[in-house]
Amino acid sequence: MSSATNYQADVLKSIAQATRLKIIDFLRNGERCVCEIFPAIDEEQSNTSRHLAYMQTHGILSRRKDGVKIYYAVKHPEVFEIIDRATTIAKRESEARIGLFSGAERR
Amino acid sequence: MSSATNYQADVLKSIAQATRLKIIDFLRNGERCVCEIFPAIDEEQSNTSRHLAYMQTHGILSRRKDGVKIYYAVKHPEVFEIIDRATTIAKRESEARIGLFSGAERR
DNA sequence: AGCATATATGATTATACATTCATATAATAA
DNA sequence: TTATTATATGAATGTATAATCATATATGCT
Repeated sequence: MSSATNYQADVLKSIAQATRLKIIDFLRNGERCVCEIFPAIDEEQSNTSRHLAYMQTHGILSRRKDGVKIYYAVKHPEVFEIIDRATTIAKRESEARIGLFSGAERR
Repeated sequence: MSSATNYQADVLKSIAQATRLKIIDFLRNGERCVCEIFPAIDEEQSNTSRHLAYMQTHGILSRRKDGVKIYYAVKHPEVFEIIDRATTIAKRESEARIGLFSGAERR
């Protein structure tokens, strides 16, 4: 199998998960420490830590240590562009689905 | 949980998989039938059919029937933009990793 | 009607993933 | 040194996912 395709899939898999999307969204305003992230997204510290580690390992997040605290940030602006486009698709699709119902008056 | 986040995740999950990426890439030049797709990406007919159905259900692909043949196409141009950005990230990361090794002469 | 081709699907298996709880480790403060 | 706070991780569990084989269904052809 094309390993280029596998790398692409790995990058996208690092984003394509609800908890990770919440984390990334919270990081839109820049670097935050774990202690700020997990209460903000309402997930367990443990689970949050695992997702952060996953994304860092896969090159999506950067990691900076300052004393006891670990600060994570989104490393590539393209990550936000990807999410914005996914949002566009999701919106367009959900509108299309609504249209199927209310669309009795089909032009 | 925010269901908006779950929809975004669903859209991205429909793309974030090696076999599906191969399919989408093959569909860059437009609509193709199943009988063209599975030999092109070198996967079983059965497995290809499942992934096509998955992506169609999740609003990523359109589906058109013509006789015995079923033609699939990528429905939203944003899908390609997402993949292109994932490719950019994957490339940048793999270059950074190479740099870690060869980078003895660090400027 | 019978046959060939295209696509889909049930059942199964193996693997990966997300989450939780409890606990380990590291840094700092008292 | 002990206590406290921040983060990570082992073990366990449940659930989802991908792939395969065999077979069903649908269409069109002879």
